[in-house]
Amino acid sequence: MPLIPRLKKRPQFLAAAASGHKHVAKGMIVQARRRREDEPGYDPSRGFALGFTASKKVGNAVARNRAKRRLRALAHEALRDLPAAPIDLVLIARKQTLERDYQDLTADFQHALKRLLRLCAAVPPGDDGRSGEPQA
RNA sequence: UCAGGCGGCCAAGCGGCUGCGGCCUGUUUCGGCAGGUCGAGGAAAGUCCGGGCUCCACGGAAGAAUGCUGCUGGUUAACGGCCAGCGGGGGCGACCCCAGGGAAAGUGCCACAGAAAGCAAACCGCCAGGGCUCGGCAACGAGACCGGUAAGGGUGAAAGGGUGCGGUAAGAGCGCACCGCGGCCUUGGUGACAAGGACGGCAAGGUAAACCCCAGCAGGAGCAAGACUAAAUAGGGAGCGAGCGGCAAGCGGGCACCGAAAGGACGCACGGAUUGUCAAGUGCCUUCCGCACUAUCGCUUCGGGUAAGUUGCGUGAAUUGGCUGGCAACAGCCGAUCAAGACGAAUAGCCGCUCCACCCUUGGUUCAGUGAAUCAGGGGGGUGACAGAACCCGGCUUAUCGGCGGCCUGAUGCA
RNA sequence: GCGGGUGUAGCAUAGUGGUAAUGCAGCGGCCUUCCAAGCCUCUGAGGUGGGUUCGAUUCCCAUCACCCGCU
Repeated sequence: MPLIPRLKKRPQFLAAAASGHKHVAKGMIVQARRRREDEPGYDPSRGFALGFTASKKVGNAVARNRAKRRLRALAHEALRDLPAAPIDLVLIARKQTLERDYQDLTADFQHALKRLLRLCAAVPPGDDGRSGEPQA
């Protein structure tokens, strides 16, 4: 199984938040952004890229790390069988990420993924996404 | 059995599927893949102290400031920690809590109340012994005016030792006994201090976590410290050389003024040399000595930032077993072991079983009995407390569902 | 990692080792035909726990929460 690369830099997260589509579910918030072909470092062979965020609102360090681990596990499971697409995904933890049943959490993500992939595909390549609808 | 005190230890377990980080080995089409092995804590937390390590600063002498600490003796790399002891306070007890000296160096403060709040004084009182006045022949009586007194009342957190006896006009350390206080001596102890003795006679209120005095300690910054490597370019750094201040006087020409002009001379700015004088500013905590730098130019030389990569970065005041010394903290010796090293940050995600805690419930037992405790069983339900290494170490503090075990104290019952 | 600051009534702020003050808001009253304005009255108030002191919001220690710098 190919490793799914990770978003690590603050500008990558900011780009996903500014020019991507957002879906709010009970257990998490998902942001998606289709990478442009003309941006520096564009590699057409790269598929999905994942980023995880847990702010202090989620809890202390133990709670934040656990939330990110749960999100990471279900994202790897869900994306394993999907065809690769040049899309950055950012998963933001909420307080419910810790309490919600794992099955429901997976369903949340599947639903968000289906919707965001459709939205990203609707935006033609080269468009920065900012001229589209303000928020999903 | 009940109630308590003080140390120590643990921090749910097992299995299945899917995964993560470091290292080693093999393999590779250099992207990886396979196998093995290791992989959070007692507080990893708060950052309240102390060190290691690294860089910077660091010349000599004297001084000041700031901060912290403060019974004694140990222990340690060091500490505000720890151990043992001293003193004071609390508890029936096991045991727990607190903290330096100086208030006869100085300054400040002590509200309200009270006559008086720090230096002695006297509001209500008490006193007819003394002086005085009155009555009386006198003895004597009356009066609190002069005085005496601090026992009693009252205020206060605190009013210049306490209790008792004697004493007295009334009283008072005025005298005595005991207690307390003070310095002195002796003894014991390394010492804090303790015990004893004779003496002194109430003189010296409290506050120093008020300023302060005394003693001790402290250079600054922090692994984003610091070091190395690769790429392209300009500010930049270093060294060497030249070179640099203010004021006054007088000089030169210019402007403006007076004058018809020659010229005059108050003033204004400029110029470069001269003379005289002061020698400057900044930095090194201050002062003195000392040192460095301070316009600009030339030459030589180095090569940074960019959260890039590597390193620092896991053999250490290490862990552990035994022995020895010591009451102990701790130290020494011998043996054994190597045990996380990440950087949007691994050490896990999900499921099942067991255990555990909680709630409901059935039955039994006990008791101080509409209840509680305990034992056995069933069901529900939480997925288990606090909490995640970020250079390392020694402490402190705080958070924490619970469990295991040890020593000790008090009460009660039985033998 | 290093450092600093603030917690006072519902809100915003003072102040001081000895009674905790002010404004707004709120309740009630006066005034007015009614409302507003004005006047009067009422606020269970110093984050928490210890210590020093006769006495602590103030001084000291610990702790909690929040805020702000520097790198």
